[in-house]
Amino acid sequence: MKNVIPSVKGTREFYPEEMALRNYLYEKVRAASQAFGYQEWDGPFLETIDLYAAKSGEELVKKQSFVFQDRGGDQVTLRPELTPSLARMIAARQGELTFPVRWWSFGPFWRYEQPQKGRTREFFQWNIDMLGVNSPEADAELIAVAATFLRSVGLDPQKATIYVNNRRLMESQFDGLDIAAEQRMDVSNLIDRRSKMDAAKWDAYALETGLTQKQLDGLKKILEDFELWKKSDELVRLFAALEALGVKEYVKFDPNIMRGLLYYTGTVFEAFDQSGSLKRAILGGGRYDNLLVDVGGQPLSGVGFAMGDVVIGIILQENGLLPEFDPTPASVLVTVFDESLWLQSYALAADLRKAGINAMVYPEPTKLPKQFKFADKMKIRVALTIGPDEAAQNKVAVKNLLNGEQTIVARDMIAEAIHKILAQRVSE
RNA sequence: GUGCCUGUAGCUCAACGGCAGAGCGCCACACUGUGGAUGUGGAUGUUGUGGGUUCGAAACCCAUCAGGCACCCCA
Repeated sequence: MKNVIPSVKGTREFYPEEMALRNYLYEKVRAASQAFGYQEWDGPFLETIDLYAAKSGEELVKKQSFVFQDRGGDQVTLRPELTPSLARMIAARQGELTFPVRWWSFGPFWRYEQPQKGRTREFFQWNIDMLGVNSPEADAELIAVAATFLRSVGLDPQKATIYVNNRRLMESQFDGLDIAAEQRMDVSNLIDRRSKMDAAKWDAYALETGLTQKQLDGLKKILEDFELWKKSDELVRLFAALEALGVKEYVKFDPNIMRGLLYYTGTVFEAFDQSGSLKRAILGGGRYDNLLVDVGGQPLSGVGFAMGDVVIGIILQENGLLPEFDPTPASVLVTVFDESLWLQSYALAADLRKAGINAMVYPEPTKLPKQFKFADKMKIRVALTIGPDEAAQNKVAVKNLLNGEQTIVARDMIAEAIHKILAQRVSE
């Protein structure tokens, strides 16, 4: 392998097994999205850096974006996230769209970061948003979509939990502690880091950022108050709606959830795996009130979340929840007995395809053991052979590779025989 | 951007500074009209790369490249 040109660091190579997982996730994402009536859409993969400069956060724009100069001298960016593109596209047709808009998307994104477990430079992300309604009930719907997805891939509430908080609630608590406006970003950063640091260190760090001891004590009290949500009308309504939506068991209030992105203004939420080998969020989102204005549109509130494919893939794998993917879409292998019967095998396969059966022909007349071994490795369930005896009677040997039974079937009865074998396997 | 760890057969990994190996996989045969199981045999290495130390380097030192993990940030 020494002479193979290496792939670009952090990019993804989807061998068929990985592609099967990607498609599986795509199917589940689509099913959850469509169950709630969301429409699929997408934006450009290339954007200007200015689009992100407004609200995405300095780190994302300055350090984590792939930025290139194109041949015309313009700076282009491989999109690091989707929400700004969404805001622009909505703003551009704000007068003609039918609101509320419910849109979802699943596509590639790029961030220039150090690859490690659960993080690559190229990843796929599910984005789903509702715009044009500002209510806790709308927030609840998005959380219900997330829960529906988690349930559909086998992550029950014991395995995955969605933690919810509200920035307005936290702001009012900060007011109560007399935390200055210019300090609040640091404080929210501080809260984000709390779960990662030990208590004493975190205290010291908090005082360093300029909090008084009294403020720190007050803040800690808030962060440990899991009944705090009762003080927020929004959260009270949110939890009532979640119950009605049948997903309450997935959701917990947690005052420590803040989220880094600057554009969130109300409800925020993140889902975590409970087994805890990965400290990374499965998905995260919230309500943003000002994003449309920031890209030049009329004020319009939205709520949404994003989920990366890498973390969820690892979690499903670690929980043993990945389905077994077939190595090949072919249901049957047509063997080639010898050179004289070669084209009869091709003709047989053509008939099968007309009957809607995915059929693969062994591409050369080699020894039958080799061809059957190939079928076995590809986990194909049915092998067909036309040898001299079958050819003379216009019949085909149909072998069930799961139990080894072989029957000689008339040419016009083959599709039926195959369907019978394939159906067997499903019921097993 | 910072820190730590690792590079040996296709894969996973052994080998005290002294003949570069095992398991799995692969190929062949037992079995020339039939896979899985078993047995027997076989092939495969610039030990990431370049330099140094040494009688002798996969091992020790330096450099370099690649990868992994963590911080940062985040999906």
